[in-house]
Amino acid sequence: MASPKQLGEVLFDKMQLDPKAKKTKTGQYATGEDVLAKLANQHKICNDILSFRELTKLKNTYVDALPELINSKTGRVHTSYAQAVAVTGRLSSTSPNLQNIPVRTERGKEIRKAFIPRDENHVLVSADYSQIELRIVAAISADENMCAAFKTGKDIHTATAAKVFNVEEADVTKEMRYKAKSVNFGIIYGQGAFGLAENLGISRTEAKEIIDNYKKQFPNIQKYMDETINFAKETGYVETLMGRKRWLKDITSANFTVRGFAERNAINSPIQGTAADMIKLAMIKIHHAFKARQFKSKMLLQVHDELVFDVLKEELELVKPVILECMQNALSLPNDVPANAEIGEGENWLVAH
DNA sequence: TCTCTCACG
DNA sequence: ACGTACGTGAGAGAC
Repeated sequence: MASPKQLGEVLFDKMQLDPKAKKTKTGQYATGEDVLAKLANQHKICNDILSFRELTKLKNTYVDALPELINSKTGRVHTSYAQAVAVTGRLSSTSPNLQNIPVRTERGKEIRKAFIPRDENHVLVSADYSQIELRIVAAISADENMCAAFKTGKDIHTATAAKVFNVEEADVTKEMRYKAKSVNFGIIYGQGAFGLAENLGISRTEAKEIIDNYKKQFPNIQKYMDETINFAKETGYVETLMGRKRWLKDITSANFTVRGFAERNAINSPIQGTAADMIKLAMIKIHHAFKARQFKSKMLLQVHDELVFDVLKEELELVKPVILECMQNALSLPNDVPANAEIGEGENWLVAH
């Protein structure tokens, strides 16, 4: 009923929906969301399968599993954080993983609503860094155009679109912004024209044009990427702004694919890792600040660029600026790029976020 | 126990 | 011609 192997055989052997169907490295047909979405116009069963996958995922992973993990003493779920699992320095969360609670789809949002404050005297508060990884890219690459966008408080994807498509910011269309957003994210991961084309459903030629233009408009970002890869090849590691290293043994591999992975790791790790360093520093600051002010409110969760709190209602207006101050000043970035955080509150996690 | 898929940042 | 965007954890199915 949920077998990717059987599904692949039915879709591609029996029904012949795609003679060039891609296979996984073990020779099975790939039937992931991206594959099924492309096939949706050929046969309507694809959308039914996607719906089925969404529903069973939510039921199996969250609706059925989370209640089983309620602690009988506290009546709540308690995650475990690992500090030395993720290679970039991020935390990871298990039993249950509370860093992947749904938020995107309508049914997923219903699950997030189940996370509520301890009682009627408390509210949930969520504070998250805005575009922290792109700010870090701007700061450590010292790219003038990107630093300027953040310093003047611009919408970064709109600003990027204006540069890449050579129009006034006021004339940036939704589609242009959408594409620019995809390019910005791709940059963080070391994406190429192929990946961008695949992601946006555009031709590789168009994708290459966009990327070339991006590099022209934000020249220091390209320079940062080249220099970081060279540094890794010379030293065997890359490091965050705070100096935490990630060793990359494959960076000099003769194998194109293996080396390519290591090169993308070299680009991404200092960015993701610096963001991880920053929020950890913020958490320590917040811990001390809450203690010094004798707040009764509690810090509950960290989700990479977000912190969630159980806040006593009468402390709310005192607590919020403390959280924001700690987050925004946790680690000062080079080139005067500000770290910005946003905060919200409500009767559940969905509303607060 | 491994593979595939999919939830999140 | 090749492979092609980073980091996680968890559940189901296959073996």
